[in-house]
Amino acid sequence: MDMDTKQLVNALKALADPTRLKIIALLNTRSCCVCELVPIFGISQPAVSKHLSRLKSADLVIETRKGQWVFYSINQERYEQVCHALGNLPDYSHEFEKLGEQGLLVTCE
Amino acid sequence: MDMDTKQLVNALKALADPTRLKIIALLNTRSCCVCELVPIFGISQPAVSKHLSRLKSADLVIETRKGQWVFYSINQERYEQVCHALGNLPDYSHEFEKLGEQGLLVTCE
DNA sequence: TATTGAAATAACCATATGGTTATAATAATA
DNA sequence: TATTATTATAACCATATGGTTATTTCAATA
Repeated sequence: MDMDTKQLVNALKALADPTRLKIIALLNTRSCCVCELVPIFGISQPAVSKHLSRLKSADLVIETRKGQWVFYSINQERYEQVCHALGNLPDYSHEFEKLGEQGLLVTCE
Repeated sequence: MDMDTKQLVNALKALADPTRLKIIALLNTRSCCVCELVPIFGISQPAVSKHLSRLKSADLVIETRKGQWVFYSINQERYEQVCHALGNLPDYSHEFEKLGEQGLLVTCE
């Protein structure tokens, strides 16, 4: 499934935090579970869980239960969609046409 | 100048908002001034100014005064740096080595 | 079955965010 | 110079965010 702007904004919000961005970078090396991330960041376990839940709700990570642990891995396809969408924003030139019709375009010089 | 993680997070925070992301998309078509953006978004002029100031402090737009207007254009180079940095996050594998030394790695199965 | 360990959820708090209206600053013009 | 148009800043407010501690849920095991 492709991304609309709302989903892109949601993904960017999920990535726009130093802890979550580093989690994504860590998952690029290998999957890991909550109790591994806790000592890396030095914040509480619930804080780490909340960050992961935020990433998960943006579809950027996938969770897999293995015994008593929950392993998180990066959703590579989704991540690439975000990068691609960011580099290929929608065309809004019709907004300028609308402005022109309303005589609201500022033409300088 | 290249981007460090802090700057990347700052840029992502600036982009992680529907209004600001659309401003960037609009500036991809052409530069525009505050008074053109106001009717497009239907929010107050100070709100638009604040969004632009946020984008400017993340170095994503450039402002140029022309007479009574201030034109904003996209900082294409910076924007591309953001896309590139997002697609090439730093390697944190040393964090896992550290975990290993502390006996905190979870090796499952 | 009772206990232990890992992760999620709830309740809370301080700060950040995105909007508003009012006002100030800046530049062009009558 | 006084006025007008554009933009920025200030002060404020409701909501979101990122952390905390306490508690619950879930799976493995003694």
